[in-house]
Amino acid sequence: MQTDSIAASRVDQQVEVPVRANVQGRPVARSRVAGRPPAMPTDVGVVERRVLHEAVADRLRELIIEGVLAPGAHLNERILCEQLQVSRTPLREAFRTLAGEGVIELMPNRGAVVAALSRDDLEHAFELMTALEGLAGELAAKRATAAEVRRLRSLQAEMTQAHSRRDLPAYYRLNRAIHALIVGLAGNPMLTESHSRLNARLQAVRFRSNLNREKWDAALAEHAAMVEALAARDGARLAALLRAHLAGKRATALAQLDGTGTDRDKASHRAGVQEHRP
Amino acid sequence: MQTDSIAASRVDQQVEVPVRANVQGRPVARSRVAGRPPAMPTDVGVVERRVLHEAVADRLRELIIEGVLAPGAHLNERILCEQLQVSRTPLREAFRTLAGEGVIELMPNRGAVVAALSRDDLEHAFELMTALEGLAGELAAKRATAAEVRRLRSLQAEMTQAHSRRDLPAYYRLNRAIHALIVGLAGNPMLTESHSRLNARLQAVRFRSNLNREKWDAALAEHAAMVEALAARDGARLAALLRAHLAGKRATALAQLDGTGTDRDKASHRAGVQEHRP
DNA sequence: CTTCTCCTTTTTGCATACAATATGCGAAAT
DNA sequence: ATTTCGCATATTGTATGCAAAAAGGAGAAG
Repeated sequence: MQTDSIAASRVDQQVEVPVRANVQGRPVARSRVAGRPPAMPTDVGVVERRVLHEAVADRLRELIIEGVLAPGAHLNERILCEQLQVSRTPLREAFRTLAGEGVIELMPNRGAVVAALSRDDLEHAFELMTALEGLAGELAAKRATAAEVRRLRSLQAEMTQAHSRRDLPAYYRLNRAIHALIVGLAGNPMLTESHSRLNARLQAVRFRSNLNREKWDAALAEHAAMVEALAARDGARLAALLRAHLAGKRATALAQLDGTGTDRDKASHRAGVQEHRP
Repeated sequence: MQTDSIAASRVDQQVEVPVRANVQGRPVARSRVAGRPPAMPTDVGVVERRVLHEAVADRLRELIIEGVLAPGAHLNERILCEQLQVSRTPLREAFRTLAGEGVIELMPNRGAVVAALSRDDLEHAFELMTALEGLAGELAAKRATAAEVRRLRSLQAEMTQAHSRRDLPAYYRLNRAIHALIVGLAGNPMLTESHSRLNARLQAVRFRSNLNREKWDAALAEHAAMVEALAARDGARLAALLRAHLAGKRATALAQLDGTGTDRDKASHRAGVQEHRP
């Protein structure tokens, strides 16, 4: 299935990507292409995606968030094409999409690397995130409807259950959903976009950050307080709670970063590289 | 289809693009054996190196900001290729870059249109911009060095001169530079990126907004106050001034929008409806 | 007169060939 | 021994052909 040509010794080298039959889950040989290995029958239930490059972008995003493609890893076009069973055109379009999201970095004539967050980058990200969620909190308190508050309460209840089951993945999923919902309740799509974009860049770090027991309990209590603040239409309080909550996340993320030395390479990448202007 | 290359004034039509000889404007062949100068230890500039799709993206961005490609205009690949003298691949890569910046919108199988800002979009943009510049002000007051303050003062002086010359283009250019500088002084690259990205989406609107005399004078005075606040390290005051300044810009932009009906089509585009004849 | 259907034209998506650029290695020169 | 040069190779950038999807239009049916 996979090519055995993986000689992974250096850190910044191409990593073997676990691929489902292909990125789309639809027959490969729909064109005149003859020399391709036959499609694999596995992989069911995936959403049928019409445009290939979007599917590729989604898959790469997954791989990066899951840590299969580690921060700093070099993305080799040829190898990724083979592994994802697509040609270079959609892959390169996906690269541009992801670069626009800040998930990878493109270096002219030198390919793409998974964006790595240095310690400073993390600080900056949380600084910005604090402002964004603060604004979101103020606005959400003004604009949310009663039905939306109920929706939030129900998510909150689900999350409490996940916590008592010690179901970390579900907890993370609900945590993300709750924060996304609050930001969405602010009713400002541009804010939502900025937030989710920034969030995407933090996912890779957050994915592995393991909460300890006390922090987890504290986070849950903070969430409960947030829901109450929103229900009471207390924008200032909600904003303050969100900021405090983020401070906790920041501490966790930084501790995580100090543990695993994933920040080693960002500076060096930036150093030798002239990045294209936005 | 319209192969008649008449500079059309209708918004949703393909417009003839003024092209310079080619997009890059530099000689194509640059031999790698061209004698390298003996290793000079001092800073000799980097050789200008452009990749085609970046040049295309830059050019398209210009055309959009200048209003040659108006909001809502459909971007036809074939026609743009002919006019810019490039093949479809770099053009399409430029499309993805610009879409990532929010300057254009891509609709699968239906091509690209210049992003149009509805009235609501503008309100949201300013809402977010206010938060971003507020944060930038607070941070800049903390972090800016004396030299940077001097640099800001000198830009401010230049802008005053442009104002007294009634040189609107220079004024706009310096205005952008000053705001970018303040945001940069905040020392948070992620904030800078978010800000410039949002700014890019506003440029198309702002480009044509003509200041009346009183507003122009007021804006200049506000700028002077900002510089003083920064010099005095009064972050709260700087942030407040930036917010007030933006409120003025917002009013101008909204008035502009109400005057020319450029917001007519955003909603229908979002809904996936492609109207071809107004 | 409207609406539906089928067909033609146009436009977009994908694959791939070819060109330009970077990179690593060994030989030659100092 | 170190540096520089030249070549071989790998990797990225661009052009183009083909296929699929959408748009547009003519004609038939209601």
